This record gives sequence, structure tokens and C-alpha cells, in this order.
Amino acid sequence: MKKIIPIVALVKKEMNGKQVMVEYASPNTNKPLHLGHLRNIFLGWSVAEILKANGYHVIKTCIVNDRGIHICKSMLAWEMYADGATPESTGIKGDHFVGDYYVKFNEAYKREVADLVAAGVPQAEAEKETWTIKRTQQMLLDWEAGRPEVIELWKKMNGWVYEGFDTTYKNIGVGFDKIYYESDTYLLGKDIVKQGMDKKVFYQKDDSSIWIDLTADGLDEKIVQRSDGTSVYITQDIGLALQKYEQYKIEQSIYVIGNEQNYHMKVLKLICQKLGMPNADNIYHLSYGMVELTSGKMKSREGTVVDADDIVDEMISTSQQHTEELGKVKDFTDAELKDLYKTIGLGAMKFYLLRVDPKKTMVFNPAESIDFHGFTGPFVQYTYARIQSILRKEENAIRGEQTSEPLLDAEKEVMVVAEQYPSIIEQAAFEHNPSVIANYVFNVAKTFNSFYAAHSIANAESVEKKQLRLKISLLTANIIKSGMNLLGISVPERM
RNA sequence: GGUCCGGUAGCUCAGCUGGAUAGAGCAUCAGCCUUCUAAGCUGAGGGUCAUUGGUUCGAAUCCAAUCCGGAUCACCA
Repeated sequence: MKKIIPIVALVKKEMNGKQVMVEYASPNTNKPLHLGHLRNIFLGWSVAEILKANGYHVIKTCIVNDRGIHICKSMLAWEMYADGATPESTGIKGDHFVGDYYVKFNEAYKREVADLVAAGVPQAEAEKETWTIKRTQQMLLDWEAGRPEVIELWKKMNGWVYEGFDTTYKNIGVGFDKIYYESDTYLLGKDIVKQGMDKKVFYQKDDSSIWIDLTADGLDEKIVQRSDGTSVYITQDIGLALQKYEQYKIEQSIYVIGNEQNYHMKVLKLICQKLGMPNADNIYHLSYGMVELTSGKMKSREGTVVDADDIVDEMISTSQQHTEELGKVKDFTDAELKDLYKTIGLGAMKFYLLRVDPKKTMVFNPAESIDFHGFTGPFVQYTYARIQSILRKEENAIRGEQTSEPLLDAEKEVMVVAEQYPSIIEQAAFEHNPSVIANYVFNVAKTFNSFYAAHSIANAESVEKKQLRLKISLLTANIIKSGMNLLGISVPERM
């Protein structure tokens, strides 16, 4: 039993003085967040918490893609169809409001292409020649030129989106320490192109576009500056990577980005290394797989995208339904109930998305996701609430006494699993993998539940046994609470 | 086509730095609430670990090839 206290103490390690930045979420501002973003966000948040538990100082960050052709599409559609409508005037959440106009744009665009094709214009040509797309491109040029009315509209619509995003972030209990905006960073990297030329890492072609040759590394040639002198996506990323370092002296830079950008991230890291950027070796792409539905992939064109706000609401109302059916918390106030539904609903959602190895494509099964039995967040939360129920009654009973009686199998099992916790935290950090924690914490709960069913705690065979079991229970509760916290999941005292 | 990732029970997933009868949840079936919360516990059935070959005393795990699925290879982001 001597080991119990040290284990709990190990939950929080000494700070190691190292700065790490974790970038996640990074949405476009033309439409609301969806299920894929949730996987990204929960992963980023959890990995950040896991690194903190390993002694790192972590800066949570996000790069908002607030400029470009996508937002111009929403802007154009708003000008065409909104007649001055706003989120306030319609009662629609800002990000959804702007997203609706993005959809309207695409509808109008499709109609126009169809009309052109019907008039005999070839498909490929029609797609480039529509008034809507040309108008959008002009709008982007106007934005870059800083035309006041375009900038004003852009600010207004992005503002709506940010309000919507903030509501969602707050609702799901996440946030950032530092937010970057692409409109501030998209010109970064120009100087770096120059340096790269000087260092002969980059070279210029006849048309004056600038490239890097990565064929020796098994990749291709990659453009870093267009022939018209403007920078491309990767160039901005190099610039931001350097800025992150300069601003925070980070030792590690972690990017939570989907696996469709594996190649891009490989190129980014390689270029940073070749440019001799500090800590370029510690750029880490936390690549995660797509979230698919049982019916197949989510496709925005086919309207099969699962909206983040919708699914979160659904999880919360499902938890309410289950809770009411069980009728265990009838004495709760309305505020307490609301809080509980959210704790359980979000717990189920987060656990469901985090229990799978990040790099794997995962299937989101709606029926399974709202099942609160078995390998789920609510199962683990329930185990915690059960322990708290006992500890509340026996609050003053725990003393420092040691027992000389041998451990029973079920008692030993719990102890054995509990002792693994510190190494599990290290493993999760090493692998940048929250599913390690999810699997472990489930195992802790399962093992405890078997013990709980086999032996009485309050009415143990002896005073010594009761002491031992109370301590085992407390230890288990502490580990569950701590582990779930590393997943961004809170635990209820009662449920 | 090149590169990368995946293929383990009906379904969703662990295990993969080699080691004993391959695990869990869901689903199915059979039990357990006069004792600490049954969102729980106990048990049963269910697997040629994609295929083939190799390395090894020993392979789901390492290597090679093949098959299947996905991603990616823009002067897009």
C-alpha cells in the first residue's frame, strides 16, 4: 500500500522547461465546423494536455484560414441574395449563416454551368467562364488590393463566423492560447524565399518562378514562389513555422492535420530542415485519419456532412434521455442537471473520437456513438461517480493504517493496473496518442468494477480490509479523473 | 504509375520496439439487484490475425511479393 501515494503524486510531473506548440482546428471561415473538425480539435486538445502532464509548457494554437477564394464565395452570395440579412436578423448562428451562403453560391454556380453547357459550351470551359466564379476572383483581387467595401464585408462576415466558432468552442470546452490568422501570415515567407535563394536551397526557373528540388529525398520538385512573385501555400507555412519559433522559442511544433496533407507536411518539414531553421527536426505532423460514416464518406456536395453543433446537441440530449430513464438524480437542480447532461454527452462524444488510434480512418456509427454502455466515456464516468458515492459516505474513515493481510486477486488486479498509469502517460506523449489513455482508463474502470462486484467496500470483512479498499477506490477515482482530464473529459460526482 | 497509410471475431476497435491458450466493446445466448449507483457484474458461442513466401528456437508483430481499400503526387489551399 505504500505505493499508492507516490502513484498519485506522479500524475503531475516536474516541469521540464521545454516549450511546445500544438496547432489544431484551423478551420476555413466559409462554413461551420463538422465531425472531422471535432476529431481534430479533441486530438489537439488532448495531446496538449498529455504533454503538459509530461512536464512541457504547451501553447495551444490555431491558424484561421480567413482569406481566399472560399470566403469570397460566401461574400458574393450574401451580396446577391441576403438583402441585408444578418445572423441577428435571422436568428441563425453566425458560422452557419455564412455557410448557408456558401451553399447558395455553389447552387448558383452549378446552375450557371449547366446553363452554359446546355448552350453548347464544353463543361471544362463552362466551369471557368461563369459570371459567379469570375466575380469571385475579382473580389479576391479587390481584397488583396485592400478595396474598402470588400474589406468591410469580409470583416463583417468573418466576424459572424468567429462568433459562431467561439460559441462552439465554448460549448465543447476547448480554446486556444494564441490564434493566428492567415490574413496576417499569408505574406510571410517572402524573406525566406530570398534567404533560400542565397543559401542555394531554392533555385529560379526561366519564367522566374522559384522551386526546391526534393527528388533526392524521394519527393518531387516543389514550387515556393509563383512566376508573378506571389507566394504559395507552402511558403506561408514556412513563414509561420519560423514566426512560431521566433515568438515562443518552441522546441517542438506539433501540427494536428488530416492525413490528406501527409505529403505537404513532409515537404514543409524537409524545407525547414534544409533552410537550417532551428528545431526543424522537431516539427511533428500528428496525422489523423478521416471520419467516415457507416454510409460512406462525408461529402459536402452531397450534404452528408455531420455538423459539429448538431452532433454535440444530439449527444447531450441523448444523455438527458438516458439519465431521465434511469431516474437516479431526481434531486438535482435544473442547473445541475443541465451540467450533468453536458458532462455525459460530451464525455461520450470525446471518448468515442479519441479511443481510436489517430492515424486510422474511423467509422462514425450514430447508433454506437450514443450507446453509453461498454467501451465508452459514460462507462468510465459512471465508475467514477460510483466511487464518489462511497467516498462521500466514508469521507472520514480513511486513515493511514497499513494492512498486513494479503491482497485478494481482485484487489491486486486493480493495484497492478493502477501502477501502470505513469508509464501510460509517458507512452501517450511519446506516441502523441490519446487513444492510449482512453484504452487504459477504460481498463482501470473495468478492473475496478469487477473488484467492486466481488467485494464489499463499506462492509468489508475487517477494518484493515475496509481501509485497503477505500484507498484502492480513492486511487482509482484519482486516476480516472486525471486520465479523463487528459482526454478533455470531465467526470461527474453523481450520475 | 511513384510515394505514404491501413486490412485482426458479424460490426467497431486493442495488441504490432517478436515470446506462453490472439483481447475488449457492441450484437447473440444464459445467469446476477432484501448489501456500497444494474450507465454495472459473471459466463457461453464466435478468429486459416488479407494471401503467399522468407528470417527466427518462436511471427498478428520483422522482411519481400501479391491482392483489396484509402490518401497524395497543382504557379489550389
